[in-house]
This record gives sequence, C-alpha cells and structure tokens, in this order.
Amino acid sequence: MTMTDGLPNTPSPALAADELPTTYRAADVESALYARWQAAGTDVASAARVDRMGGARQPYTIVMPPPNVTAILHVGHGLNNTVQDVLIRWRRMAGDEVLWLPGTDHAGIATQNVVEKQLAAEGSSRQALGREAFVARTAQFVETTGGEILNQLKSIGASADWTRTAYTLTEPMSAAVTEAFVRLFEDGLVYRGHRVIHWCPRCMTSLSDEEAEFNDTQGAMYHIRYHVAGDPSRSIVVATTRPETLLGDVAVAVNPTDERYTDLLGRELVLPLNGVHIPVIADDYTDAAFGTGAVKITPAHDPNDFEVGMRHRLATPVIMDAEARMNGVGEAIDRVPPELRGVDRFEARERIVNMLRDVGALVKIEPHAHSVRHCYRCDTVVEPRLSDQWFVKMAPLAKPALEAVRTGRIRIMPERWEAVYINWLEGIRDWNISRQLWWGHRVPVYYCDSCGTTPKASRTPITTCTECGAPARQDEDVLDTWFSSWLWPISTMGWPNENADDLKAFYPGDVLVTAPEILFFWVSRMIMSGYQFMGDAPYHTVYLHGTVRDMQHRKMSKSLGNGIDPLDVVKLYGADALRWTMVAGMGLGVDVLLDPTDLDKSFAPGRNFLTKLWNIGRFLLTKVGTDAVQPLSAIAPDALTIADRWILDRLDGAIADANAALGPVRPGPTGRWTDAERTMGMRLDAYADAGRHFVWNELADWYLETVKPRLAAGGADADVARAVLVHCFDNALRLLQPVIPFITHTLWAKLPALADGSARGGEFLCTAAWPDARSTADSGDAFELVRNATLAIRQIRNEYKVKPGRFIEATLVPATSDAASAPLLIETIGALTRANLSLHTAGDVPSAHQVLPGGTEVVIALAQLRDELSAEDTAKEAARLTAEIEATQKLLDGVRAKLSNESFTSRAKPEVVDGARAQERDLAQKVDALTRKVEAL
RNA sequence: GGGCGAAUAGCUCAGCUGGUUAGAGCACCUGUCUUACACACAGGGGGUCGGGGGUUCGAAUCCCUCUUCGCCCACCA
Repeated sequence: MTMTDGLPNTPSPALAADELPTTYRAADVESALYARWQAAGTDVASAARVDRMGGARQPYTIVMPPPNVTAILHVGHGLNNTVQDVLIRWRRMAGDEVLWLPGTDHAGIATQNVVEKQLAAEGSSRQALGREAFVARTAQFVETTGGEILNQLKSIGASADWTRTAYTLTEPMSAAVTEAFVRLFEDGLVYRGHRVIHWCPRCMTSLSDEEAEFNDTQGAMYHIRYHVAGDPSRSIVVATTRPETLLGDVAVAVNPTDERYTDLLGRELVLPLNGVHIPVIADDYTDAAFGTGAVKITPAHDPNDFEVGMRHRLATPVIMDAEARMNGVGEAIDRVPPELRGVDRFEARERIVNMLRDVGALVKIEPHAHSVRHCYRCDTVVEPRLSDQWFVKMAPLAKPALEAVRTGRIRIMPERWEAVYINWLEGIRDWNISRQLWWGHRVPVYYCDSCGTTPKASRTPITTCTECGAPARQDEDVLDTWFSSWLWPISTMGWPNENADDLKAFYPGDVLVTAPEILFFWVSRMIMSGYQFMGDAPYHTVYLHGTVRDMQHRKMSKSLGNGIDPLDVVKLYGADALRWTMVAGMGLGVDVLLDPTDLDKSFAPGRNFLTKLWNIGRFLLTKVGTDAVQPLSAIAPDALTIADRWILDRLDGAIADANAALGPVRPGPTGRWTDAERTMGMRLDAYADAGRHFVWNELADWYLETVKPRLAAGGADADVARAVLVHCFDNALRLLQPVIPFITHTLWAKLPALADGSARGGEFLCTAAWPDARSTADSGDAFELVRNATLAIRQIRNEYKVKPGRFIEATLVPATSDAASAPLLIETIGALTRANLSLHTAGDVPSAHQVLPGGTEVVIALAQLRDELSAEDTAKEAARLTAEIEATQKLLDGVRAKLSNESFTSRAKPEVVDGARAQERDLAQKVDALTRKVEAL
C-alpha cells in the first residue's frame, strides 16, 4: 500500500455545503462561464499553430452556415449550431487547432423584403426612396438590428471564433464576389442569356430554378376552341392551365405524326378575344396523347414554348408587366383588349374565362392537379417571364464536384443523399445569378450607352468608357445572395488573397453541417467554387441533419405557430438541457420531434440527465472531500479491487464507444474516404449515450453504491477508491463536455487536486484533454458476479414481495469459476440488496433459486419468505415456475438441436459455437434449479 | 415521369459485413421519500421485425415481389 503513503488515514474533509447547491441552476452558471471562455480566448484559432504553417497541430475547420443577418434564433439554428459546437468542442479537446468560423448572410431578397415592408408601413416605397437611399436605409437597418442571432448563439454555448465573424456584404466579401464574377466572365463561364426565367411579381425579381419551389396545387385545365381563319367550321381545341396567356400565343403546335391535324398544318387560327392570327405548326414537343394533342405556344411566358418558338422563329410578345398585370410590352399591347389592361393575372384569368364562355370558345373546364412554382421567399406564384439575365455555365463546374463525391474526396452523410447529389449534378442547369433587387452585390459589368461597345466585367469600377470616353454605366442588377454564399468557405478566409494565413492554414476545411434543404442551393455550389477557385473541395464531410418538427411531424414555422424558442428553453432549463435533448434525440439524418405545447416533456431527457449528473457530482464530490487525490497512475495495480477494475474497464469501454461513434475524424493519407469509412462516425446520439450510460448506469448505479463502505472505512483503500472515483468522474466529464459544456465544467472545477501536484488540464474543461483509454488490458469481468447476484436477489425480493427495508438471509453457492472472487464480493452484494449473505454449498431446504450466468447460484430459503405469501400466491408461483421451466426447456431443446447439427458446428464462427455451448450449459442449469425450486414449493 | 429511401414494442428510433432468448429512450404497470437524486430508485408487462415468396444448417439482416408511407428531381401544356 505504498502508493498512499503520506496521505492521512482520516476521511477527507467534505466540501462546504454552499459550494454545491442541491439543485443545479443553469442561469447562475452559464452566462458567467461563457464570458470567462471569451475572456480567455478558448475558442480563438491560430493559423500559426497549424501544421500546414509549421505548427504542431492538425487543423479542424467548420464554417458556420451563415444565418440571415436579420434572422432571429429558432430551434433549427439551435440544432444546427449545437451539432457543429459538439464536433468543434470534441476536436478542440482532442488537440486539433480548431476553427469554427461564424458569420451572417445579407440575404438579398429576404432583407430587402423586410425593409420594403417597413417602408410600406410608413407609406413609402423603395422606388420613392431611390436606390442609394434605400440601400443606405437597409444597411443601417442591418447595422442596428442585424447580427443579433450571433449573440443568441452565444447563449446556447456556441464556441465559435467570434474574432473572425464575417458578413457577406462587407468590403472583403464584395472583393471576393467581384473577383469570382470577373474570373468566370473572363473564362466564358458567366454569360448574358435571353430566355424565360422564373419571375416573382411580388419581389419584382428573377429567381433561380432552386428558388422557385414546386407546390402541388389543385388547378383546372381549360379547353379552348381556336377557329381556323376564314373557315369557322374548322377549329382546334387547345388545353391550358393558364388561359390568360392565350393573348400572347403565337402558334398552336401539334405532333407531326398526329393525323388528326395534318390537314391543318400551315393554316392560321384566330385567337379568341384579340383576333390575332397564329399558325398551326408541327413540333415533337407536343404529346398527341395528352389533352387535346394541341398546345398553344406562348414563348414569352413559358420556357418550353420559348424553345418551340426559337425552333420556329416565332415572335415573343410579352403580355404581362413586371407585377404580373395584363399589359403589353411594346407592340404587344395591341394583343391585350383594353378592358383587361392593368388587370392582375388571376383576376384576368377569371375574366378571360368568362369572356371565352360568352363568345362560345370555352369548351370545358376540368379539374387538374399539377405543380406550380412559388417564390421561396414570399410564396407568390412565380410567373415565367422572358428577360435578359446573367447565367453561370454549370456543367464545367459540376464535373469536379461530381468526381469529389464519386472518388471519396467528399462523403455525404447520411449516404443516401449522395445519390440525390449526383443525380442533380448530372442534370445540372445553368444558374441565373442576376436579381432585379437593390440589396446585394451589384453585378460588376459596365456598359457604354454612347458607343455601345461590348459590356465589360471589371474588378474596379469603370466610370468612363475605355473606347469613347463617355460616361460608363454599371449593370443595375445585383447578384443572387447565393453567389456570395457559395464563396463562403474561401472568402471568409481571405480569398482571393491566396497567401492569406487563414486560407493556407484552414483551407480545405473538414465538415459542413447543414440541413438537406440547401444541398443544391449552397452545399454543392460551395464544392464547385472550391474546385474552381482553390482547386480543392472545401470539406471532406457533409453532414446533413434532420429537421425539428412538432408532434404532428410538421416543420416548425412562424406561420403555423408551432415553433419553440431556444432562448425560452435556455431560460427554463439551461443551454445544456437544450443541447443534450437535441443531440441525444437525433439519429443520423433523422428528424427531431419536439412538442411546442409541452416544453417540460420535450426537454425532459436533457433536464433529467443534468439533474442526475449534478446529483452524482454532488454526492461524489462530497464523499471524496477536498483532500488531494492520487493520480490513477500512482496507484499500484494490485491495490485495485474487483470493483475498481470493473469501473475502469467500463470507462475504457465508454471512451472507445464515444470515439467509435464520433470518428474517424478525417480521411487517411490518401485524402479519400474508403468505402468502409464513408458511413462511419458522426453518430452524435450514440456518442452522447455512451457518456450517459457510463456515468449513470455504471458509475452511479453500481460503482458509487459499492464504494460507500470503503470510503466510510477510511485508510489506504479509501484513498484508492477516491482516486478511482475522481479519475472516472473526471474522464466522464471530459467525455460529456462537448454536449453539455457548462455543467460539466462546473463540476470538473470542483474536483480535488492531484496529490503529485500535476495539473489536471488547465483552467477550463473545454481546453483540457480528451480522454484516452488505459493501456492495461485487465478486464473487470469478475465484478459481473456482483451485478448478476444483486439483480437475482432483487428479483426474488420483488417476486416474494419482501418489504424493501427488511433484511433477509441469502446464500451464494459459487461455481468454480467464481470461487476465488465470491468471498471478496459477498459483503458488497449484501449491501446492495439488504441481505445477510453467506457463502456455502446449497442445502436442501425449500428455497428460491436463481442461476447466474457462469453457474453460481443464489439461494434464499423460503421459510423466511413464507409468511409474506398466501396459499394462492404459492399456487400461482408454482404455475409460473412450471411455465418458465417449459419455456426454458424449449429454448434448451433448440440450442441442443442446433449443436447437434453438423453444418452449424462446422460452418459457424468458433465464437458463435462456443456461445451456443455456454448457453446450453446455462439453460440446463436453469432448468435444473427451477425444477428443484418448484419441488420445494 | 425519373431517382432514392423507409416500414422493428403505444411513440421516436438502434440493430455493422446473416449466428446467444431482437435492444434503447419516452410511455405503461407494481413497489419504494433506501441519509446524492421521486427530474429518483427497484422490479415488471409489451414486438409472429409491413404481406408473400426465395437463398441458407440458420434471415429483422441477403434476393424477388406486393402494399403503404416519405424525400429529391422533372418543361407534359
């Protein structure tokens, strides 16, 4: 017992009562502790410490998906950022140089909409204000109220590097956006296109394909008759879902093989209502089997019709204005009857249908379910509209992004999204990047109206035409918000300055954490921009988490009123409870279900676990006291009891489970994930559970209970127990820190000092070391006897309704395999079960038996239990036992049949066969013991 | 229309390359204020792993098929 020399043999003084209040109050701890982390700079990254820069650490980088600058925190942000914070905190402890780079997005349409609404409330508008003033006003709005969401993230514990906070509409970001645009322009990857795009008449801007979302809608199919010019006896019936567009029709197309219409090809039809003559044309686009087999062609208001129109060199009259009111552009005004001019498209639809009915052109109206595109920002039905826009040619950019996933440079989790990603990229279409908005990065293209020279893209503003010296004019449009977002992983690190320290140290990064909704909007485009501008992918893992939903599985939203405010949860139960509940309840890619009407119930897992952890800590720290403890390394192996070995073994198991659930951290030296690695790790729920299970179901439920007498006895063995206790709890807190950083730190800071004077890991748990498993290989198997015997005795006590407080006599009959350890353990088992446990061979008095795995028997004489039982109970018990014998016998027969099967014993893995043999033995013993038991009754 | 996925306990989900009596959390039932914790402790009930075929000594796990849900994409007016 030399290892405890010099330590007092009296119990260590207890903690002062006020140091650990009986209940954990998160509010007393969290904001103060967060401020200390900030002051100490625990989450500030240093490029110089990174191995790529000659430092000693591997970088671990996550760029935060930038929330909209005007957004307020909702539970989806909470989930997203908690996941990132868990990964970040884990790697920080594991010794990586960690960079979690936060920021916000200027969110073009969204922010402009908010300010426009304000202006409307003031009786003003952006047009009234003018561009410059509007932008200034919006900038000021962002300045004063924006970015609040980042502060809110702090209150849930997000340990981002706030010294690097970025915003997409700052000078450096603008420089990156301009540089990217100009490079693509110069490479011919940005071009001006004249085509039908998605137009939001409320936001008054074009949208990309991704921004125009499909909604299934119950609409109608209108069948309309167009008469042949000069021959009222002949006609063609067309079918359309948008009758109002007929004013812009320039042809009717039929399939060339459709014999119904062959004789009408080349003839002219008269458009009802405006009398315009249009030809009947043949085009493969028309499906003879659909509708009437005749399609009205409106090139300016339908992308397909536009294509048809191009093939047949047809005119493109625009019959709606930017606000989607019936109105002709230029000569097309003549196509719109005066009484319809200026009428909203939906109103116009009704009126046109009535007018068609009046002139006898309306054949029928059928219900028709179809998908209609809506603006992703304001949900207005999008209008296809012919206009000039800037596009990015995507096919060349998509190529390396596809290769990256195919070759394992990037993995997407859950894996099924890889197929979706590949599917989308293979059919990728060009990206409309110009928006008719004012809030955003202005398109860096300059025109000369005077000499009309080719428009130039420029990194610096052009004020005068380089050709003729006349004043140059910048393009009015701004770029799609996502055109700055797609540069986020590089622009935040200093690109286009390729020598920027951060870019060199932290790019490429590691993981991107987001929801699947923006896989195309953002994730894949970042990958493309990474390859295009830096020659490498921005991360090796895309982690797509689920969505937070209510109990009806509806997405939480403001309009449904079913949201949960994370800050409410923080106030009620603390950030740790919020974090724990979300992480522990979140399978890979699985939605998190929470009940907004019952926060108490929804966050019970977090709250319950925190309370339990607090009580474990309170009890443990009180029992251990304040005297310094030996580090585990100073304890001689033979001083460890069976229980000590067991709990240390379980700790190793928990560490291994946590590491397996989280890792692998990054791909190996090849830089590519192997097929096996692709699906490994990132199981945050499994990791959290490994920690919870250890600290609750092993440390608290078993070890803490068994160690009480040893601590009370004092002396050298008490010091061993103290050392083991503190070691286990210390490591458990380390394991749990990434999920619940506040409470773990609070408890950890109260652990007694180490007797050798060594530091435990600095001032903060969040920068202490991630646990390592012990190198020794001794197992804690012997302790299983305690657990099995205890469970058996408890079961018998319950079965026979023995009052919890009553002591009983019990006998342990050890099998040879347990003969050595049993004598050391009976006291422990007795203490756990309120039994006076003796150790000898089985008598033949009527008894309750339990056969433990391994063959040791627990025997409790029935005589002492008899008075608790009625005759009825006894009969019932006998019947129950008989049934159990039968069931066990059946199992046994099954196992024996299997073992006598030659194919099984020869082909199955040896350990499986051994398992079956052990099972046969245990079952046989059980049948035997149960039979004796029923006889004794 | 194309692509993908899922159906396992009342609910939400684990169950890896087929092998002891299919697990967890919550919910449920019984008992307990056992001097850290009733936000706890102890014990318990509950699943023919969606249906049907097949491969195998052996299938929740692999194959086929049917049914039902879900997701992504898409120019059928």
